[in-house]
Amino acid sequence: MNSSPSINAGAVAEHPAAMVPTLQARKQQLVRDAIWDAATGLFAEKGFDETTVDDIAQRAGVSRRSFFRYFSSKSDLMAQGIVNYGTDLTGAIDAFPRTHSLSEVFRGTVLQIAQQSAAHPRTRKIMEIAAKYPAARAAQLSRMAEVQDQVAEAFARRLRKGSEDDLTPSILAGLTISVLAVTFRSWFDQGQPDISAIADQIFATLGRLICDERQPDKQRS
Amino acid sequence: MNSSPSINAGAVAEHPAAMVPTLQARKQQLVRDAIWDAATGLFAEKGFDETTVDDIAQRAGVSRRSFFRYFSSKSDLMAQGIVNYGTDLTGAIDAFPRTHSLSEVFRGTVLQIAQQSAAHPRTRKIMEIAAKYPAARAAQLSRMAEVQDQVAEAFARRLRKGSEDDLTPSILAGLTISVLAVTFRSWFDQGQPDISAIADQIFATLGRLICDERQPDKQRS
DNA sequence: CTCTCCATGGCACCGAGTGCCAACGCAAAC
DNA sequence: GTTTGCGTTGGCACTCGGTGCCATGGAGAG
Repeated sequence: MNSSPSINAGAVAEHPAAMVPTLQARKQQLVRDAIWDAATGLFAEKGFDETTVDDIAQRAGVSRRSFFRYFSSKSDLMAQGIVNYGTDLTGAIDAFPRTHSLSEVFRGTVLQIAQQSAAHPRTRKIMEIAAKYPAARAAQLSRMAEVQDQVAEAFARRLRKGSEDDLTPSILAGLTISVLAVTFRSWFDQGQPDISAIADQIFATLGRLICDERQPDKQRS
Repeated sequence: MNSSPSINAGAVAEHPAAMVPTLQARKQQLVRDAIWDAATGLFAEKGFDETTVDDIAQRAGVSRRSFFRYFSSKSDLMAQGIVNYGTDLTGAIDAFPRTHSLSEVFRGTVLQIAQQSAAHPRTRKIMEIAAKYPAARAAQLSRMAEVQDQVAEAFARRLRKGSEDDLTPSILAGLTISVLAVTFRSWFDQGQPDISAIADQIFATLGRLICDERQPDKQRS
């Protein structure tokens, strides 16, 4: 779900010399991970609503006050994966060579992010919790708007046309998020390890649904 | 955004004889509307986070405790439109004659719900608040999962095949939600009154994006 | 050794949300 | 008219989420 093995904090590089994330930053990351592990563990054991912030802080070995220094809320913990996944998405879109068409970027990005996220153990842990507890699911969803907007902007960056109110980027963003969501869900529900195969199948279904109506010779489905 | 001119409460019909919603039920509906108006008014004036439940209750003329009897939370107020909009969607899908293909149902449903929602003044009011305050937007989003699941089930009902793990309904549900979201956003941002035209334009763009890659003779975009 | 910076912890405070109980209104039954 | 019963309401107390403020403590620079 996130590009780095640990949860990304805010800014990392302060001194341009020290690209190795400052001892200080790594200590913070350690605490951050400890809180994350404690929280997800408790969520899985006791449930999302039943787990209080005090529980998490106690298991992580920090004070309640410090918890809020690392995560702005309990929901933020669950949503963190989502926002990282947003930066991954925009990164992947931006990284595509300009020779590719928008549709190709769309397909390629979905494939890449799906594989990348499926490789992270945290992804499965988050999905387990989200599947069990609606409140946790809601916490993630509530941040999806930002991600979708970011993705739309990334697509818009490839569309240097002067057309201001072109809806193409927004549509592509919605498509990207939706297809990825279905992909993850299917990958999680049935234990199939090959997430690319699932994504391909979804692309095929999508094409069948949208395009079969457009051939004037073949009227009905 | 909702099929009835007033916000739907839970169950309405108790006695099969009295289809006119029981004097009691209508009184409840009155209070419910009063709270809703007070809340949205305050949200627009003071902001979503800045408005406390006490403020809403006081303006609506009920006690703080009663507020929570009608709406389970402040977020629930904003999300209420979304869930009604979910029942409208499933209703529209189910009402389609079985002679139509899934794609036709998809397009028809989006068109119908878009027009229907655009006709309601509440829709615009909700969108104004959601556009201004991210927290309100998040409150709506957090319930979108339920709606999407309901829509997926409605599509699945038309697919009486024994194929259990067919992803078609989920994909269609995601498509429906995404396209509607873009439609509403565009309709709201630019003041264009004809929402059907916007939806048609989006369908066209969608077809262009997905289908143009499938012709093997026309390689590049 | 001292001064400073920063992370941490503790405390007080406010708002959200819930359980519980008493009071009120209302309609049917006596 | 009075009584009985039911549903709605309001007030109270409590827990938990989240924030601002300040004191402490440790590590590094002078």
